[in-house]
Amino acid sequence: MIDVAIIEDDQDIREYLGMLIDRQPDFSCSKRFYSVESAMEPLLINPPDVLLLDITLSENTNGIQGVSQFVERGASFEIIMFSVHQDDEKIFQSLCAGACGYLTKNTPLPKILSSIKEAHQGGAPMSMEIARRVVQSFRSTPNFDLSPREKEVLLELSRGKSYRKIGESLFISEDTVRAHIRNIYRKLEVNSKAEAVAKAYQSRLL
Amino acid sequence: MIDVAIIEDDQDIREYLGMLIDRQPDFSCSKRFYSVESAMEPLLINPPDVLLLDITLSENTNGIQGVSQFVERGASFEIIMFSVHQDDEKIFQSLCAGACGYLTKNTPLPKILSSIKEAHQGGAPMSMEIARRVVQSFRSTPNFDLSPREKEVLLELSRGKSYRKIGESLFISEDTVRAHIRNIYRKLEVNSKAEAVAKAYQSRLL
DNA sequence: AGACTAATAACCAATATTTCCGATACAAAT
DNA sequence: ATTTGTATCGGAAATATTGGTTATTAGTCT
Repeated sequence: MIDVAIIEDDQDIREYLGMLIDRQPDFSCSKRFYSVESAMEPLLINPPDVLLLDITLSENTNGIQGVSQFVERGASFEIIMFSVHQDDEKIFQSLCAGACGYLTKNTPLPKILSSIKEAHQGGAPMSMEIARRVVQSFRSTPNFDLSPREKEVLLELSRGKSYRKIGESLFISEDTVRAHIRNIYRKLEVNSKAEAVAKAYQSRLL
Repeated sequence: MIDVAIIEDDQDIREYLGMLIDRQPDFSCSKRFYSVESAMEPLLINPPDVLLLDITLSENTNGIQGVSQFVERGASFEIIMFSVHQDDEKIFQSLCAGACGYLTKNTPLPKILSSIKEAHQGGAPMSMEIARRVVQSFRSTPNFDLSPREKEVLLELSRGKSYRKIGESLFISEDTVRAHIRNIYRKLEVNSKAEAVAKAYQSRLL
């Protein structure tokens, strides 16, 4: 028996979806709220197994802020975002904040139910398009054709080392380090250590 | 009709799984290979819709290198990794290289079939535990309690700007920028711009 | 084979920027 | 009342950036 909570400001959706879930043999859904504010205390005191959380709420706190707040206050239930939005920002913000899954609102009931089960079993249920975006976020971008040595130097740079320290680490002179860094700057089209490190992270070189 | 290819060095698994898939009404699976080397040319010339690719292969090229090679050579089919391994390194390397999904070898046939379908439809099918690891990789680490202003300065830092430029951007004096950066360094426990940017990216502050 | 390019390594010098050490001030929040 | 974020100032030392130059080795192209 999985205890499901819903936070959703649209009364029709909230009550209808809640009822549909509650009718299923292995699910109960009596905890239904229209805002994060009204849900916070009840859900911390009497936690569900899984929370379906809408992103766009009419009260002050949106769904993403809601996840953060639940996590900060030690909530241990699984949170699945439930949203019309498919934009990357919202997806990644949700997952960063601590949601374990993300469903779009056009998801059919059977998929919603299997997703709740999956979340409860330690999975990470997502709508197909969402999963693809998440996976694509790992894709490497160009290599910039850094030589192996240059990559080593770049790694040391990201550790905040000075030219001298890098030279000591790699057993080359400070001047050589300088030469490598100049070439790294040229290839990455940057002109400072901070920018080089930023670009390296953005391009998943590091 | 989805055309499925398999690269798997264990003959028993390869032929058995290939046969099972081939028997399904909407699937065909006649392209079966024991190595990336032997599969490369045939699959580039006559591409399948979806490739199931084992990670641990007995020949020189492993599955992850295989993904990279297919992607580099312009293959347009979807690649699902198929592996006993659940370690984060292998998962993220695969996805970074360009795989769209990742199944563990204990996956039951119906789930394998639905995953192939999902990949073909533009999804990112993953075993439950794999998906959770992927999602968890987004989790934010501590905030370091940077003030809003400090976050702004940090962002400018990551763009490679000098103290003076940052001051101009934020309409404060160079001295103030200095002070902010001092505080950022204290909070992040670093002592250079490059290291601050690195830590910011690692902690997903940027 | 000869020409060419890239990676690696090293040196010198001039200038710019950053880091570290202080100190001060005010408003807002706890 | 104390802390915190914001803002400012000055000086000294350390470090980074940019410019130039040279050399060896390895690989590529014609």
